[in-house]
Amino acid sequence: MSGPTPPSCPDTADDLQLCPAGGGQVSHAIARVARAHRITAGNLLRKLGLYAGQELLMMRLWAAGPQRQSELIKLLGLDPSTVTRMVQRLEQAGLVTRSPCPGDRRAVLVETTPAGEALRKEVEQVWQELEDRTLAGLTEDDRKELSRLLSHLEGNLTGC
Amino acid sequence: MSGPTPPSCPDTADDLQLCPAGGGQVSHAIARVARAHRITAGNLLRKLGLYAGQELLMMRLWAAGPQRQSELIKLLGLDPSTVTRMVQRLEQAGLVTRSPCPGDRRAVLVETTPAGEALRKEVEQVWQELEDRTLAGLTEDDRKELSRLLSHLEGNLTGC
DNA sequence: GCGCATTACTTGGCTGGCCAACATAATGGC
DNA sequence: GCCATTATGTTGGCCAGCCAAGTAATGCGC
Repeated sequence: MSGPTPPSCPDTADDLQLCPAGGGQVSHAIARVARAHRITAGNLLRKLGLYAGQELLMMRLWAAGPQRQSELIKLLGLDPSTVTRMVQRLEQAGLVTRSPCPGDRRAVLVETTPAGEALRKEVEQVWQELEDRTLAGLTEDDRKELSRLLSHLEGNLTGC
Repeated sequence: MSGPTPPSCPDTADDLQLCPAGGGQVSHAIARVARAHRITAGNLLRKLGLYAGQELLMMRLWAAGPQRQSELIKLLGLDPSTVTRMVQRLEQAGLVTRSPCPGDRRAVLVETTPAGEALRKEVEQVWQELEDRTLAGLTEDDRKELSRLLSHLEGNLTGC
């Protein structure tokens, strides 16, 4: 089969040609690619019962083990309130537990449940699938070049 | 301090190194660049009283004149409900008007107000600024290569 | 003309994500 | 010891997005 994902495949901003000669072509392209990428990820993750963004939090937990929310906030670069609610939803979904951190009564310790742990391989498969789809048709040189350029852009944009 | 943009500059997922050798490096990079890009755009647009995403709708109106919501939905590739609410907010902000479409009582005709029109140049400047920041330090060849690669990715990902 | 599918839009509900304001707890200075 | 400062998290409000379900109007077939 070529893809069991018939639902929710919007035209994704087909070929809208704004600013024919002005500024922002690449920015537009980035925005479109980003949206398509996120939608694709969301479609793949939904089969696992996850929403886009949650997988990054789970990956942190898988990679670094139980840790307090403040760690997740720092390492994911997200707003505290975003993480609070995300963790609450993941707890409600039975994928993580929230326990008071011993030694610091302010902090909350987050760790995966067995159910959360069980998702690890599937999420990794999903990311591999996403990576494959994203990079399909690119040569090894293209991929290296792409990585290089993306790193550069990230440096440009995160320098605030 | 060294920059006039102290507010809302999260570390943006600093150098988190997940999946050291597994799959998904580029996907991670895309996600990070996309987020940084959107945050930067949001910061720039906020000065104009716009939220990220709204500028695309305004650009459509500026480029193609008054049109019905269904056109915007199709061309932006967004969900109808998203556009409905976005247009309502833009109307509330005094940037567009919503009027019943003559000849089709289902449809809503959206057009810019003078206030909306007045934002055009500023938004274009913002996009130019965003483009400049994004592409800073890239040679002309790099930029062409980047455009080529992004187009390829977009093709890969929007093929559903 | 009548009826049914399609189109256009709206509403409710859910997520990620942000900011602002807040309560609580730990820490540092005096 | 005590108080101000800082760290941690929570809640409310707001936005972009999505899906699902529902309303109203158009259009097509008969």
